[in-house]
Amino acid sequence: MTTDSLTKALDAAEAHCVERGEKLTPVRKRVLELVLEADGPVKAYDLLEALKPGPGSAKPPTVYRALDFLMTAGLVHKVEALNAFVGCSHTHDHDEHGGGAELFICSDCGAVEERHGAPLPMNAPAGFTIQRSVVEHFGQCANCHPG
Amino acid sequence: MTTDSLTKALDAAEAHCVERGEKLTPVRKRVLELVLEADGPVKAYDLLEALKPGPGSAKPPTVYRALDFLMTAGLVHKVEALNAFVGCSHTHDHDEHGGGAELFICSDCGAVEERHGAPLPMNAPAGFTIQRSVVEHFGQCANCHPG
DNA sequence: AATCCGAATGTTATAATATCACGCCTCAAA
DNA sequence: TTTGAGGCGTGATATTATAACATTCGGATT
Repeated sequence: MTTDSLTKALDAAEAHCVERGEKLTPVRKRVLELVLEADGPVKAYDLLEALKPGPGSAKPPTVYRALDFLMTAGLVHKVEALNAFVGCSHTHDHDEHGGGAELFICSDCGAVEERHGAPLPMNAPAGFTIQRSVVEHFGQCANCHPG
Repeated sequence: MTTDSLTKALDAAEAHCVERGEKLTPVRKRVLELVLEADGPVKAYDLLEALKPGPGSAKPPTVYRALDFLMTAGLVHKVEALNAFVGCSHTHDHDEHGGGAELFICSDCGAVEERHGAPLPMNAPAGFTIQRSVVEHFGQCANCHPG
């Protein structure tokens, strides 16, 4: 992500929070920035390291709270299979297409693509009501193919 | 799961391992039994507790090794979003339909339904080759509906 | 201005999940 | 019988995450 588009994304995120009556505080903004800057999924404790060039502050709850906030706001997704986090690339201009994102994660370069509008559960058991879905695909992106 | 069908499942699992040139050792069999007995997804450290009524033996590596073996053999799945494990209900009579299972997990009663034959990624980015998919749906099963 | 309130954050500690590294044992193949 | 691989025991430690409580800060109310 370029510096320019990063700035734009942060501004958009801030606007998105304000719209929701919430605040993108400095800690939250910094965590989001770090997540967006990263090449791929980021670990919570790597964020923690990045947050404390100075001695004091930045303990685990700091980063987990920020991540919880950002996830609730839809700005960040957790990759459950990796215990790691990715920035949400999807614009929140006119939200609500329901379910969670479908993630495609390149095991070689770490690139993450996000898709929405789950065409998924043709397959659900009779009477099952889905509240939340986790869909994560791992493999090689177009740039990383051996062929 | 009834005692009878549990026994059958364990026998089938044993046969499945032998077919693959591997051994369902006592520890592995006991872990599988505990996973199958459980009502829903089981945590590794709960298995660990269950494994040590006696004082000595049963440290984390014991259970994680057994789980790794059982997962590789396709007898157990990990629920990534819960850091928990479920028995694979699917028969291995004539295997190989490729990708991982699609799990439907009732948040109320813990029941897990497993589906196969991924109808999934209508949606993949161009050129993306999927190696492994994690698909986990959470919600209410037919028995647990409020309505 | 003084006070209060609630949200956000700081801080300490600990819980929960998972792996590493090493050594021993057993069993079967050579 | 030697030997080698797989499985397991054991102790230590790494990684991921939360609980519980204190403090600060900014806005609303008086």
